[in-house]
Amino acid sequence: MPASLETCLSDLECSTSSSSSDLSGFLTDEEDCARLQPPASASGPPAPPRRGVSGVPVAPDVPVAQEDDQEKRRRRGRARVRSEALMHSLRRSRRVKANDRERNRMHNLNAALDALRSVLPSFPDDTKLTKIETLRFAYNYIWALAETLRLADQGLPGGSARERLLPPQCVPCLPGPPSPASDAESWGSSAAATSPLSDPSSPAASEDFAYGPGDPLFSFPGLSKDLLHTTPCFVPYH
DNA sequence: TAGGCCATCTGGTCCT
DNA sequence: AGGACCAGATGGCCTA
Repeated sequence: MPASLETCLSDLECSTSSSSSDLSGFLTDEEDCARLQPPASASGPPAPPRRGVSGVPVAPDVPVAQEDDQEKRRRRGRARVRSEALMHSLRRSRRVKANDRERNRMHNLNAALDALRSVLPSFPDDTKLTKIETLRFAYNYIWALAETLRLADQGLPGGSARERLLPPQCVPCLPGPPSPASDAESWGSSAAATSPLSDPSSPAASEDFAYGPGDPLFSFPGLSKDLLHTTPCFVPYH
């Protein structure tokens, strides 16, 4: 049990007769009594009013010590009801706060996904990519951009295009080699020599990234024509 | 109507 | 102790 809760509960135990403002919304003493009092049929008629120290004897059927025990039990029962209500309320308020944080966290995640979508090539049909499509597309897009740089390096003398275009710290961030191809042969043989499907470093070589020609995610505006013609890396994955 | 996608809630676990 | 993160459950909405 959390310490703060224990503190609250111990406070409760020490003030069984008060209706603290901290407990507003919980059971009042009257409500506790109404809930905890046994039904009249079970306990019989209420005990007759007892006399004080005036010398008149109290009711002989209920000894004073026994009545004190009953009162103590009632007080303990009321305290337990209040403490359970308080525990439930504290748990509830913490859960509500946790739900709020979780909702906010997911909103932030969705905002990041939207930002990612905004920098990916868009398509005429303007269909919004799903989350998984966005991630897969981004992965493949990065790979394709890296391939463009690699091809540019091959055609440009006097230094690496990648080094000219990318800050050094970005180069190690490029996608690493995904898992080996499982169905690369199914994409024909004409482009196989230069296709990412035959390139073990291509995302398309992974069955998790099975995009390809004919799918809107297949082509990238702005990428080299040569690469686009040889990059069947965006096959519909479903 | 079934299936996919999504938002939200929830409890558990890890981290600071 | 409290927050972040994660995964499972659930229900709503949309589409083929």
